[in-house]
Amino acid sequence: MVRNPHRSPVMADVARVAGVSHQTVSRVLNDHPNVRPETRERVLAAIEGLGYRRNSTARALVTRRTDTLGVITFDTTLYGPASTLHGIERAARDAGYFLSIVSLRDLTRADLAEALDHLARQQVDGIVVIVPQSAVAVALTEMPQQVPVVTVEGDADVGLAVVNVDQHMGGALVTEHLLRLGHRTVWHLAGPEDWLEAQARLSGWRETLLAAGAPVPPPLYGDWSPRSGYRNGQRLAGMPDVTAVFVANDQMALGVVRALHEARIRVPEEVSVVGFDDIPESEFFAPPLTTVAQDFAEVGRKAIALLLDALAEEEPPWRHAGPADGATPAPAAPRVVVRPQLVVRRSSAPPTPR
Amino acid sequence: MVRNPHRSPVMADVARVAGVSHQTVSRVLNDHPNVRPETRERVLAAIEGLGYRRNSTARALVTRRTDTLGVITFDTTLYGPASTLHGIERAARDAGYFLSIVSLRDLTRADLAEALDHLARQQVDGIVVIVPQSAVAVALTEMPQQVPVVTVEGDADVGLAVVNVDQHMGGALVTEHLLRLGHRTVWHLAGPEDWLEAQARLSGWRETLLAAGAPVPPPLYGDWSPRSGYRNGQRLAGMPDVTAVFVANDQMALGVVRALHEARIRVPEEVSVVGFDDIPESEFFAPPLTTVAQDFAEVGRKAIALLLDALAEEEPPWRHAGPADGATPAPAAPRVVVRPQLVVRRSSAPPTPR
DNA sequence: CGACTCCATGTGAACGCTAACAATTGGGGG
DNA sequence: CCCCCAATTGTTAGCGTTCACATGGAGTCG
Repeated sequence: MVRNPHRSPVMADVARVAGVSHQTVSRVLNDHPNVRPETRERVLAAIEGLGYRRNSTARALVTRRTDTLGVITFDTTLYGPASTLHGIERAARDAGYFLSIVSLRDLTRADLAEALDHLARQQVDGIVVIVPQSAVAVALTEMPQQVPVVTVEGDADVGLAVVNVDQHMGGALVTEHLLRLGHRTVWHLAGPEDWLEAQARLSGWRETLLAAGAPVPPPLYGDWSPRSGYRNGQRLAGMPDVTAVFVANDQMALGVVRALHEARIRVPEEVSVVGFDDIPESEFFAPPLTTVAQDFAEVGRKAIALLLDALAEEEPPWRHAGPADGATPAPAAPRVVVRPQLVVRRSSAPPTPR
Repeated sequence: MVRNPHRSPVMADVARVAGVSHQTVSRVLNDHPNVRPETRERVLAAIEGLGYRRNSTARALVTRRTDTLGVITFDTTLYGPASTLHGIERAARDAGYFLSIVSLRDLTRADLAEALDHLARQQVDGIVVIVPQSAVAVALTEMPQQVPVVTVEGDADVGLAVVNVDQHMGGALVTEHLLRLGHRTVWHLAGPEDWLEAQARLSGWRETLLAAGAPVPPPLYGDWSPRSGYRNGQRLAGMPDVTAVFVANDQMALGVVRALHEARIRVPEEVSVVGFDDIPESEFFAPPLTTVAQDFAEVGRKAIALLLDALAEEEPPWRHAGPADGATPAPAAPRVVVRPQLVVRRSSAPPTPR
């Protein structure tokens, strides 16, 4: 029987050319120790000559490992998620894994279930979920997992492995910075209420104010977009006692600064504005924005590292339903925290009476 | 023989429960017409009951289709590539495809080859390459493809299917806009010389100047970053005859505006600045940036549509080495062009003597 | 009423790989 | 000199699916 010449070569073809059995070819490919160097050479030459590439589909069928990790994200257009994704991609490939990506249309339970199903059908070895919304994080725990799952910017309290930037600390850093400059209090334009990062930044802000005995103004809420920053900035411009604003991300901060500028309120002389994320642009805003830098690449690396750890464990109780058997106490789901860093630029300064 | 109860169910399990053969289960799953409705019901019930999910690995092995598309990108942190990727992801999933992503570390031939190899091993059905660098585009044509390839923002002249935003037109739109405002000529801060988009925007600019009989100043070059815009902005600030600058992307434009501002040169009164990309921030820059909007989502959709077209063709001569047999003339590689749109904001205005 | 078709279903063989075991060789120790 | 063991290689049997073909029963038609 003659193989279709247009079909790419398979192991048997290599074996024939090298004059060995297909199993020996497999051994060479898998770096088995017991292969004579001379035989190995011959096989490698045949592989080279034929341009053979192992069919990872067939391999996955028998090994039950696809060497593929799934990633579930939300809006990959936002700077944070995009950067994290980038870090994950790098780390995964360095570890020899393929990456399969699903981005959620809506942050709904149904969409999440569909995404998990999509990845399960594809037999991924593990999943990274970048879904910083609390409802979704909870929903995730209710779906039975066949494979290890690591969440990024997820809820640390739902029992899943998680890698987080310490958003609470970030909010505290900003607030302390502004209080130390002499502001009586700090206003806050937060992100959407159901975003975990927004909640944590807000609580860092609130607790710092409380600890300092400063009044806690009612927070404003935006949707991360520059436009929502602009609208809220217009509101802030109308409040004469505002001297310092902590904005939950740089894009909204840009909008706030713009609105203040249009209202002829000078930044930072009359109102200090601090952002969050340290997007590449923020250094060149007018004025350059004081903000909080997060090491997204590090977050991506840590997430993959956690996933690989879980994959390396032989017994697969990645998720413990409860106390279960007393023999092996369920190890707590690992948490990794990456510390953010305050970057002081020119948009924050001591208060001046307005 | 008893199956490991922890193993997920397979077709045979469904078959046993439903009292049919595995082949009938397969028929139900693949919507074959000749299955009695009653049988279908029984099979579906068994699937539901067992929580069965088809193993797409095994399926791929026999069908030789993985329902997976590969995407090769470069820096997914940049707004354009990130947005395009987003559009591609959506379109691919709507069409029922999985997406496997590889991002190049360096824009080198070796890295590209590795990425292609990575995807080939994974048996992807087709590949989208978002690699807007000319050297890489050429290298791509020299690598034999087993599967259809569509390039995004690639070189239209190398014989691969390509989806492009008409960057040349974008450059022309900006230049015409500025000339029409009364500027004697327009300076240009271009992107890196080896980027195709940078080349096309530059040529649109140059040709428009030539057509208008305006002098063509020597272009400056940046690396897309706000910082490089800033540095080049400092140079431009020192040139008294500059009244209008076309900057090849919004991030650099931000840097230019910043540098001009620091040099106490007012935008747009003394110098008009126009960017490219229409990132969400640009509307809120100081002043709001005149720029060119590109429909990245549309680009992503078109790229997937092209790939699906190629996949649908039965005969697979996706790439014709030459004229070959006279019988079926090689169809020209399809080109799809998406038109950009000028967005006029406040950073461009008629010239005023400086 | 026999031959023929159509429908519904089952059976066996791939797909390309790895795991498990079998077979063959050569060398060292008793 | 023979036996045993290690090293090297081959053989066979899956992995879970789809494809090609076989089977059997119910109509249909001349």
